[in-house]
Order: sequence, then structure tokens, then C-alpha cells
Amino acid sequence: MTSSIVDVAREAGVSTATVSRALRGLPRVSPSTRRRVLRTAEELAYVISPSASTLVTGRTRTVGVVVPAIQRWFYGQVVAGIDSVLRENDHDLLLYNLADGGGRARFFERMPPRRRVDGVVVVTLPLAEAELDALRDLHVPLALVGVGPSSASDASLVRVDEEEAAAGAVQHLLNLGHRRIGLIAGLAAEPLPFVAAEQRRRGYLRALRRAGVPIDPALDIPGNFEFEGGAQAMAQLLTLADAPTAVFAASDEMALGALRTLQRMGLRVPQDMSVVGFDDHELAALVDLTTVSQGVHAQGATAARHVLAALAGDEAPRASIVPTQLVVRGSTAALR
Amino acid sequence: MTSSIVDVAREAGVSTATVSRALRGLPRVSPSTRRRVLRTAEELAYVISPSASTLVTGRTRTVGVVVPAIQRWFYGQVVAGIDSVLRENDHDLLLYNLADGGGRARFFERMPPRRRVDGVVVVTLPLAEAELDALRDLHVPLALVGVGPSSASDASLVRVDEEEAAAGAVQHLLNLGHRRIGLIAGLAAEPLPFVAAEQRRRGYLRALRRAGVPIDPALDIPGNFEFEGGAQAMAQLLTLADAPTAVFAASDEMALGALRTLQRMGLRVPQDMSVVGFDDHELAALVDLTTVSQGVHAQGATAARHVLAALAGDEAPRASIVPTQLVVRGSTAALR
DNA sequence: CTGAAAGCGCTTACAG
DNA sequence: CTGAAAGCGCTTACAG
Repeated sequence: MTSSIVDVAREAGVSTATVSRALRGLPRVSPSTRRRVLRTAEELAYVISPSASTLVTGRTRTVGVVVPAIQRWFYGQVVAGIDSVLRENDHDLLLYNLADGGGRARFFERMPPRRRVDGVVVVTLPLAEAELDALRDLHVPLALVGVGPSSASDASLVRVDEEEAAAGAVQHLLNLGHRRIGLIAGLAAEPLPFVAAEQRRRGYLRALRRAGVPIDPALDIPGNFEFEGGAQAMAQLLTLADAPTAVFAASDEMALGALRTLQRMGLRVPQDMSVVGFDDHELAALVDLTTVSQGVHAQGATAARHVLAALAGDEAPRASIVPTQLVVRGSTAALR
Repeated sequence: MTSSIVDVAREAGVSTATVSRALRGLPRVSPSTRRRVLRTAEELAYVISPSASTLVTGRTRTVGVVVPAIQRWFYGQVVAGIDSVLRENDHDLLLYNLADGGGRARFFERMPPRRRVDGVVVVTLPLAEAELDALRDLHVPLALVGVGPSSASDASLVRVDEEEAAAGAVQHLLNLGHRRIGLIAGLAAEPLPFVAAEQRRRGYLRALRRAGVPIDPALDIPGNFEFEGGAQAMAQLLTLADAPTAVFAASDEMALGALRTLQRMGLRVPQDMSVVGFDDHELAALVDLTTVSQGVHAQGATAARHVLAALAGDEAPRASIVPTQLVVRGSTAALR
């Protein structure tokens, strides 16, 4: 049905070794031979067998990508970024969507990418030492996206300066005269919290301290990085006797939830409440939300480049900090 | 480094053939031998080489998934659904994100999944005959999600009854007394329109005709399945001298854009304008949007099951119609 | 510049 | 129930 290298060799009147060299563009093949082989391969619609090639070279031309939940906006963006670079460089993308705690446990226990990938990029997962070891056992280059500077020194790192960016967002509110500033944090009840949740919270605290504004734990509500969580957190903030005049949400999705609650309560943004998000989600522009823009697609692309660089022989793992930018829109205004 | 089947065979004192049989749970291996082999494999941390196995069996235990844009809500959901079934059945997921027209052309020309997958699911792409042929050349089971009943009879099909569902949404508006009903269609300027765009539009037209309501082309605006497109389409509808009192948007994302425009113009929903969407996007509940719920995750899962069934020896391609349901929320009300 | 041959790590008739 | 051997389709020293 499909022809093998032997068919091409026979048809072109050369050995399979020569076909192999000619097709891969290796030197030491005469131009005329190369042409003949190429033409023959074309005629026979020859396509190399990846498994045979992999078996001998050990290279799969495939990169594994591990995400907690592909259906979430952030991960879709990151994967699109990874994919674009991989595709450009003729590599395939093997997707591992953990989905939940069970999926996570199963993944690290069974390590399905074993012997199937040349490299791995793990997105956003704060790895336990055992998990990191399981990944190391793969003996392939590893890149981590969005897990902070603390992690494995033998992996490439791509991240934004979460704390600094969050502090900047809160400083923006302080500059507008706000002093009662609520935080809708990414924190959830999970055993391993996402790094971004912690660090954005730290940035919030830092900005307040720097400004000499007292920290009020009542203003610090977990929102679990979800619309609904953001909506509920906002509602809770509005139950306070001394309610905030501004809110920093650690993600745009939570900010959108907060906006919805405000609208339901008949409160106006920004007149009655200023709101800042984080991400620059597609919807942020639409609802005129002030937010921290982070190049999510770029983070994915960069991680993919790190892995490919390592495969190309780069010794040291790399670390990239993708810049962020406060995008000021209409959801924030000076305290009245 | 990593041990091979030969190591296990030597250590267990049997042939590689026996190791192979024992590990795969084939019959004709004595219980004691099987136990010994299993234990040895465990001790040596033996993991089969997928490429070697694939080379001889032809099976990759991998399914290719082709999507136009993984970062969009719909595709993230579908892929999560596919992944869950694949994972359950010990298959890997090779993701092909076309990203744009160039990516699409490159994909169908080069067919990267060639010899790399046991099956393919293509999501939402209305396939040209040449593209379908390219996929057929893979000689693996094919499942199509959301491309309508017209397509290849040799592929499994998973879809919702787009036209019927859309007609139901519009009928809901008609039942509320609306007669001037706008359509924010998915249509774009692309050469190959998405099937859902066409069919939801058809459902809109059918419902109006059935009710004897005159069709006004001025009420039919393309929105390209995007927030921004929905926002602009709504704005355009509001420029009409005889503006609609209700709008059906062919996706929730467009409906959200429309809601935003209405809010900006100071129009109230549903008092001044009723709005129905399509999808039951996570945000729909949050903004109280009446919409058509379709099980997107389930569509992905079903397609994956179809592919696995075909691999298990099922002869006939299957066709599944996933049910939809109108979810009435607060964005629609009787005409005043 | 080119080819013969070994080998990558499995599975599968075939024989016993 | 078990093993020897061929073979899947490539790549890679090695020799010439």
C-alpha cells in the first residue's frame, strides 16, 4: 500500500542508505543521484515511517505538553503559542490534559509521554518533588511555564513577574486615591496552589505596605480563577460595613464575574467601584476592563523555543521573563 | 539506561517472545511464568518502546485531533472531551491546530499525522473534496464533529441539529410576541464557511417563514463568531429605522458582544431588547443569557468513542446527534 | 560518492 | 506453554 524506502531504492537504482541520505539532505550524495531519488520518492508518494526512524535515532520530533485544563482560556492560548513554534519546526504536539486531580495522579504515575517525546513543556503546575523526578526520568529537555523562579534548575523557565505586575496594578489604584482596595485572589482549596495565585496576592500586599495602607484580611477573598468565584467574591466584599472602593482581581475571568455582581447590585463602574483584572482576556477590551496584559501566546511560543534549543544542543536551561503591561481602560477612576 | 525487552527476558530466564506475551496479557503463558516476568519488568522499570511496537504492529495508540483554533472556547471544550475518552482507553492525543488559512493549507498538503495516528477527528471544518481525500489517504477511521450530515459517508459524524435548535431559539422569541427579530450570524468572509453558521441561519429563516413573518435582509448581519463581531453587528442593527425588538445570535460569544453594545447604548435587556445566544458558554449563566445548550464536551467524547469503536473492528461509520436544549434565562421577555 | 550489513526493540507465525 | 528466527522500516558506522 504505502511504499517503503526499499521501494524507492529499487526504483531509483540505489541502496536504501543512499535514499536515506538523499532524502534527509545529508552531504556526500551526488546532485544527480539526489535528484533521481527525490523524483522517485515523489512518484511513489513515499513518506518516511516515523516509528522506524524513531526506533533507530531515538528522536520522535514530538513535544509533550501538559496542561491542567485545556478548555480554559489561558491554556488554550499557551497551547496555541507552543503549537505555532512546533509546527514551524516540524514537530508534533502531544497533548496531556490532566483535567483533575485524578488525571494528574495518573499522569505522573504512568508517565504516558515516556519514550514518545523529545521534550516536555509543563504549564502552570507547581510540581511536587516526586512529580519533578518523574519528569526528569524522561531524560528530555523540560520547560516550565508560569511556575515561578523557585523550581527545578535543570528546567527552562518562562514566566512573567507576577508579583511586580500585580503590585503595579494595585499601585494604579492607589495612585487614583483608593485606600480600601479589595483582592479577589486566585487561591483555591487545592493542595498545590498555583504559583500565580500566590504571587499576585503577594504583589497586592506589597503595594499596600509600600503605600502605608493597612492590610485588612477581610478584603482578601479567594475566587479560584473562575467567573463564578469572582462574582461571589465581589458579593462578599459588598457585605462589608466598610466596603472597598476598588478591587484587584487576579484574573480577568474573576474580574468579569465581579463586574457582573456589581451590575446586578446596581453599582456603577468606575463611579462606585474601580476594577482591575489580570490577563488581558479577549473580553477585557470589550467590557472596557483595566487589566494587566501578559503575552500568553508568547509564553507558550517561548517555552517551545527553549525546548527546541535544548534539543539543538544548547547546554544550559534558559529562563525568560515575558514583560507585562498595565492596560488602563474605563473600569478604573479616581476616588471621589 | 532504559532497559529493553531483552533485559527483562534475560533476567526472568525466558525468551523475549514470552515476555511480550506475558506483559500484554496474552493467553498461553503459565501463571508462574507470567508472575515472574511481571515482577522482573517491574524491578527493571521496563517500559515498552512505542516506536518498536508500532513498527511491527502498525498501531500507534494515538489519535490525531484537528481543530481550527484551540484557543477558542468551543475547541477547548471539544478537545477536553476527546482527551477524556482517549485517556481512559490508553490512547494519546496528537493535536493539530490549524491556526489560519496558511496552517490549514500546510496541514492538508503535508498531512503530518501520516503514519502517526490510528484515527483522526476533525472538528468543525467543512472539508473540500481534496481535503477529504487527503484524510482518506491516511487509511484510518475518521470522525467529523459539527460538519453536518452532508459530508463523507465513510466518516463517523457527530453533530447537533443546528437548524432545528436555531429555529427553536427563534420560535421562543416569536412566542414572546416578537416580530422584528435580528440575526447575528456566524458568517464570515471565508471561502469555506463553517456549517454551523449556515445552518443556524437557516433555522432562523425557517422559524420566521413558518410564523409568516416577513424576512428582512437588513436584520441579518454577519458576526464571524467573535465577541467583537457580535458587538458591531448589534450596533448596526440599532442603526435601523425599524430596529428589531429581539436578536438571535448564532453563538454566545457574539451574544455577549451584543449585550455589551446594548449596555453601552443604555438599552435594557430584556425590557428594550431580548437576546438569545447559542452554546451555553460558561459566561452565559453569569450574564443571565437565554441560550441553546449543546453538549460540546460530549460531542468530543462521542467522536473519540466512534474512532475507538472503528479501531475495535466496528464496520459501519456511526452518526450521532447530540441533543440540544433551550435554556431560558433573563435575557428574553415578552414584547411590550 | 555509494553500498552491504548490522542493529534499533519489538511482535508474530511456526515448531515443538 | 515456550522459544528461535524472521521481519517491521529505517539509520549508521565501516569499507571501498
